[in-house]
Amino acid sequence: MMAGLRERKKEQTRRRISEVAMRLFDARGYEAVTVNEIAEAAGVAKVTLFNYFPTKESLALDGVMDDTAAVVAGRGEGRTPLAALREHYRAMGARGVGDLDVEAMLTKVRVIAASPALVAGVQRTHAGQRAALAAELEDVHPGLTGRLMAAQITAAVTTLQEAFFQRLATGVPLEEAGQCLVEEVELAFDLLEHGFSSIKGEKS
Amino acid sequence: MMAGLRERKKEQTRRRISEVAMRLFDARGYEAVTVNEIAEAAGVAKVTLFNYFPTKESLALDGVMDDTAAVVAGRGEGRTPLAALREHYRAMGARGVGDLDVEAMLTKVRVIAASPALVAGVQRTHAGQRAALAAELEDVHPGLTGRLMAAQITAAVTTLQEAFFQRLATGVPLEEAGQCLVEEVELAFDLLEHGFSSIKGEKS
DNA sequence: GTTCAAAAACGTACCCGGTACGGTTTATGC
DNA sequence: GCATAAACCGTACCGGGTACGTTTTTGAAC
Repeated sequence: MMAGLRERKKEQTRRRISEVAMRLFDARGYEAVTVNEIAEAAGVAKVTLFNYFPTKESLALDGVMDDTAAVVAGRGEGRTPLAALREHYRAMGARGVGDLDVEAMLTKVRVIAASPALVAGVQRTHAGQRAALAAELEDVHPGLTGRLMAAQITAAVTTLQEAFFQRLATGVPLEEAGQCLVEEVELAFDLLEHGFSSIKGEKS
Repeated sequence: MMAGLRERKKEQTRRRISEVAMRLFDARGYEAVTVNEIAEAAGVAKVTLFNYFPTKESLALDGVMDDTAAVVAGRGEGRTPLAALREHYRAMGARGVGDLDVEAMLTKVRVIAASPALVAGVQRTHAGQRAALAAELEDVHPGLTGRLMAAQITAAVTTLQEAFFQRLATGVPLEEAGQCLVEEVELAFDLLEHGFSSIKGEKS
């Protein structure tokens, strides 16, 4: 396909729309910005904008998602799904976000955290992953058990991410937030593994 | 206040709108029905409809919600939150739906199950309850632990309800579905209480 | 260079959910 | 009866999203 110029221009347009949108969202809040404005500010027609991003929401949520099902599917031979996930998030907390544009990610988190509609949106995203994870887990634990496990795991991961984002959105430096995350991952997965009865200070 | 005629008419109008809406939803599917149609068929203006129901979604989801936070808040003195909830759902499964209009409830379930948007809506409702439950649980388990527990409990309850609704929507008789629910409640709460490591057939 | 087909972008008009506004009916308390 | 407040109404509007037919751009072949 020759690394076409066409593809590059497309990518570039997409980025321009996304950046303009994030800038406006960050400045005035998600709901106060209309897609018409974004399109105009990006020098593009509304139809074109919707060619790149299916919904207004996707402009803000683009690139925000995990892949729990993939982690489980790609786990090593002897590993339980839970152990694989624990290792995954443990590593994520330790090594930080990695190679992404940190500044852009922080704006994204800020924008999302500032809009109830968007946090609802990311929760909906997690719900989709729950289904994928359930399908994966039902291979190992058929019936309702797999679905329950998927739901609980997703709930825990969602909570972890939420706490992490809240910290970032309120100005906690990335380094420190990552450190908190590391501890919280252990807490969350211990809770999943051993249940509420393992909590100290409570009788059964 | 005197049991006014005004109040009665209001109630009546509200019911009429709701019933007309459910009838149309059931016949043609949620998304294929416009609020204009509903308003017209109910002999009411669109504005009036939105006076009674804040959104189109609320027409279909009205009356579909649990009260986990209330159950926890009103639990007996020595009880743990989890025990109170287990008891609550155990009882719900055993005694059936109770005094509600079963036919209407079945239609509602059918309509909801047939529309992804509505399923997402009820999940969003559960997310709201998760927050309330988290606030309740943080009194007992401060910090992230309470939030994690709330998230896991809500996830489990959501899954139970989903399975129950799916059964009803696919024609399983109420009696039998209730029986399944009873067993599944125990499974779900055991899992919450003792964790994934308690599952037979898996090494820790 | 010219030509041509595909595809990207366009403008416009439209649908639908939801709101604002201002005016009209109707129950209720005096 | 009569005033008042509440319920209701019609219409016009907004914002997200789609349909449609047209124009521009692009990659490639000649």
